[in-house]
Amino acid sequence: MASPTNLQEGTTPVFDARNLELESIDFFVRLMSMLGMPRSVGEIYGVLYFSKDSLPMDQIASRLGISIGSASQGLRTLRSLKAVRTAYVAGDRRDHYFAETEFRRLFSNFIKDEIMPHLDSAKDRISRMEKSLPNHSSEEDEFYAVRIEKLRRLTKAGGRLLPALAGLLKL
Amino acid sequence: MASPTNLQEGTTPVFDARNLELESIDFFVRLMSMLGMPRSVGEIYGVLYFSKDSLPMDQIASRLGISIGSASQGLRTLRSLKAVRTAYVAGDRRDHYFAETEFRRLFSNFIKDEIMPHLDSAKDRISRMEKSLPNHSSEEDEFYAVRIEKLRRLTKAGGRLLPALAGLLKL
DNA sequence: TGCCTATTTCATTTTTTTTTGAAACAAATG
DNA sequence: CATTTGTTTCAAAAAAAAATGAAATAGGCA
Repeated sequence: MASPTNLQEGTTPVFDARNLELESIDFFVRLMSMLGMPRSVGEIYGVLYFSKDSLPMDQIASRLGISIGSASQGLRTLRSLKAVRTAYVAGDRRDHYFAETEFRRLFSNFIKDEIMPHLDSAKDRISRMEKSLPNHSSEEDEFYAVRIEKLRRLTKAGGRLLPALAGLLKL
Repeated sequence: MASPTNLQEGTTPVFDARNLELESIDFFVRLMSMLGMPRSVGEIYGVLYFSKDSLPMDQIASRLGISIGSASQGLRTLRSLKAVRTAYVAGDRRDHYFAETEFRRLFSNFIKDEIMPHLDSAKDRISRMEKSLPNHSSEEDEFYAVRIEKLRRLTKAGGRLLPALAGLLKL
């Protein structure tokens, strides 16, 4: 077992790896939280991002001081976003996780999984709004028709722009 | 006092204005919630978005069935994002609110106020990460240096892309 | 097959966020 | 300048979200 401050087992760090890890956790906790992800998800990704070796779930949990239940759920989330992947380690039947660090792909997945479904249901909602309007719009109702059209344009623009966004990410 | 289903006082809607309002509230509650805003903020904006007349706080609150405390806080948030503005109404000393519907401007404000500050502090965090590395990076430490550099590129790209995003919004 | 280890699930607990409601404050009015 | 009306503030309550931990499950290995 590594001592609390030696994070990379089998290496002899000459730099402050623990501090690096803490900053990483801090960084990703905030980033993930901006994206609406729970703290634990950011913590897990933060640990893996600066880990040379892939880590099994129980090590991630104990390093972060979170329960294996949290770790399991967090890893599930990260897996579904393709933000972590698993590696086989000979002679160990635990899954070993490592971070996917291609942010372009990560954001692309995030947008597809977490944003686009909402945009789709927004379209339905806008259609329903139009059903509330009379068929032949009087001048009086023009106001409402215009506002509905604005929403339609907004969702349309979002549907185009967001997927394109990841492509623009020239990292 | 208008009946519960007649929302626009002084008009005789021939269409289902209440349904339109409910869909609007639904729409903006979800949108705002994606942006990390509380339910009440979305509700308030949702009511104002399809209101021809500007509305005083107490009417917004009673229409939504929320407390005036919530309404006050929600309006404060919306004001700070420039998502609502106030109009003077002759002979009424209450503030009357109406929705700013230029989404381009709204997102631009949102990015500036809610996202960019985080990006700025992320830069500091990355600088601190570099301080954890030895000055002359051995081959061993290359891994960490590369990962830090990736983060730097990510924040740089974010800092460019996000503000540009609102500009791309051709609604 | 039966055991053992790793992982998932989920009811409960904890923490965090949001809302409420009443008091404080502000500001116009008579 | 006292009263009335509108708004903000903030401690407490309620609601929502996340984490825990233990039981259930899975799945490899002897």
